[in-house]
Amino acid sequence: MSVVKQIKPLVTKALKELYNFDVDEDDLTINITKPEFEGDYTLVLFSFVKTLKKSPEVIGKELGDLLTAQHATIFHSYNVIKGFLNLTITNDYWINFLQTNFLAVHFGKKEPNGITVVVEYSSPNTNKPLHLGHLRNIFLGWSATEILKANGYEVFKTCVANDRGIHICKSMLGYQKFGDSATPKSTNVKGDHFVGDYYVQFEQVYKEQVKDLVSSGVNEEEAKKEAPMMKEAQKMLHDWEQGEPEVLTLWKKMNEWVYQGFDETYKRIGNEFDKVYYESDTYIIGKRFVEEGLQKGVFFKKQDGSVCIDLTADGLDEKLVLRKDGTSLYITQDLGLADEKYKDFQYNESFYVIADEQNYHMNVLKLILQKLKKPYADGIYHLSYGLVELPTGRMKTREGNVVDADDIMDEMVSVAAKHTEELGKVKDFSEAELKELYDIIGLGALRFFLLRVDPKKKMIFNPEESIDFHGFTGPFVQYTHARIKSILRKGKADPTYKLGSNELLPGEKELIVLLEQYPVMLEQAAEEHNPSVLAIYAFTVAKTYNTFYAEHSVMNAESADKKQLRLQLSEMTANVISSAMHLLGINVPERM
RNA sequence: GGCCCCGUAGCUCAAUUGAAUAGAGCAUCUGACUACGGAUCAGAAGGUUUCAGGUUUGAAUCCUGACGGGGUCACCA
Repeated sequence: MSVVKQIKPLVTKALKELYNFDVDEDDLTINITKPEFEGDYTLVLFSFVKTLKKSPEVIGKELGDLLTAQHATIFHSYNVIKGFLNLTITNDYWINFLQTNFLAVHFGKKEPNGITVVVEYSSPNTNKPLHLGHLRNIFLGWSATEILKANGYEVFKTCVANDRGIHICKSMLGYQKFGDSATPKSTNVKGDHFVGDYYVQFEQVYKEQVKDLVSSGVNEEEAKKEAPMMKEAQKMLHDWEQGEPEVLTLWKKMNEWVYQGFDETYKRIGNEFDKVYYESDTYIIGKRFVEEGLQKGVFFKKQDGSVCIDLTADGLDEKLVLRKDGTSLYITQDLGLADEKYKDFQYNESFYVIADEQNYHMNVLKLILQKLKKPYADGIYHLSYGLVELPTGRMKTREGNVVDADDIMDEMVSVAAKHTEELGKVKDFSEAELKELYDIIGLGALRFFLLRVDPKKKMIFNPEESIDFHGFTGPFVQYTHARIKSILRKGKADPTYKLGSNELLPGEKELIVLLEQYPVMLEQAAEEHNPSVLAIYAFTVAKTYNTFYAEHSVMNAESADKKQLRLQLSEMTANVISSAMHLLGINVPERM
């Protein structure tokens, strides 16, 4: 149990004893003591002043006296400055903590809690390759899953392939017209890129057609509808829905190419799903909901036959849930899919990793399910994340300023290779070992870059900054790990050695205090659904270790006791860094 | 226009259940390898937290208003 969690009941007990004052533990504010003051943890006293009618200085002194007297094994000393009670924890406590945990590989992780969560992420369209935005989504979904697992949840990863619709028909039509029966194999192009190229060709020709129509006097809106390419695409969509064999064959063939491409990318970043849903299957299943909603009086039918729900009382709008021709919409499918997933996994919570432009949609989805009194409705959580933008602004496929996922990965890996070669520290590595190392560093850098920012916030991807492997980056943390491992190859901590009541030096203590917080960080990351908590933490640990490393020698320590202490510290730092990084999906090398 | 989100160092980001002098990294400048890995470390400089009010012992954080930016309001997904 963390120190803070141990301290809180002691404080509430002391307040009761001293003043017969009842406080909820959650109402106590206990922070890390600022470095400019003496102490480890600080209790903020201001909130007691009013009810106790005593000055914070007096409360602090009385509380400090009692705590140090009653719990001398935990509290070494205290001081009061203004309204802050600064508590110093005993060295014995810290040393004991280190000694019992430094080899614990599962440090901070929790036992199963019986809660089942489904996380849906990635969910790409099958008409073009993945881009940087997908990577943020995938890394987030993957990491959120791992963090939940580490906190005791049972988690299933799912994905919806958006494999049907007008956008798919566009690339199909592009291929039909310009494909000349080429294949990814015959052209040696990765399947998803191959298909994406025809989507681009479609858009180009279509754009020309619209331009011609506009210049011949048609208004733009009309032109966009009437352009021959669009007409054809819509006909194809219709044919697809009618089950036209020729269209279906082409559709299957092209989707298969895309999936092969996606699989290659997923494999490279170590991603896999427990279950993939296909929109071509799910787009029908929402209709049952419409029936149910009508019966319950939650939905209403309009004169033209379309079905709506009135959400104005909840501050939202009127929302259409079924077209007048009886076909499903996006929201209809999502209703059905929620149910389907519930059947498959009996989840307590269902996460949707979807960009924040769909906040409204997700609000509507949850609200409708709540109105239908679905048992799983309250467990729906939109893990909303901000878009990745470039320094030049938002990425737009049509304007061609999209950072392709495969390209950026290649670039990061090649930068990693270049740096590694320049430094020449792993000259004895085999070809295969080098390849693996470059992937670990390059992809680790990319992952760290995308995960270090609070998911809720939009982020700017600066290509120049992303290939800098110094400072607040994945390689910095990896490097620290490799350096520790280098020491540990020279000497190991002896688990049977009993550390004495060491005077802890500031650099040593700072590190122990930080390591002790890992379980709290892990909890916070899960509660906030925020992997950046761990990225920032891992960086802080690495930085603190590097400072410690520069100040103190491990192998040539002043005494045998110090050497053991520092070996244990090193061992634990490596474990915690490795653990935190793995939860981000980042591997840490032994050497680099 | 309605609703939602955002505005912190030159740049990218922390700190938002209110707490001490708002922290990092990059970039800039100055230092450190005859101690275990220099993808490192130490230091300097850099701020009216967009602005104006308000609540509070205490505000980047909460409230009101203004300004600036983004998203959304499809019988698209």
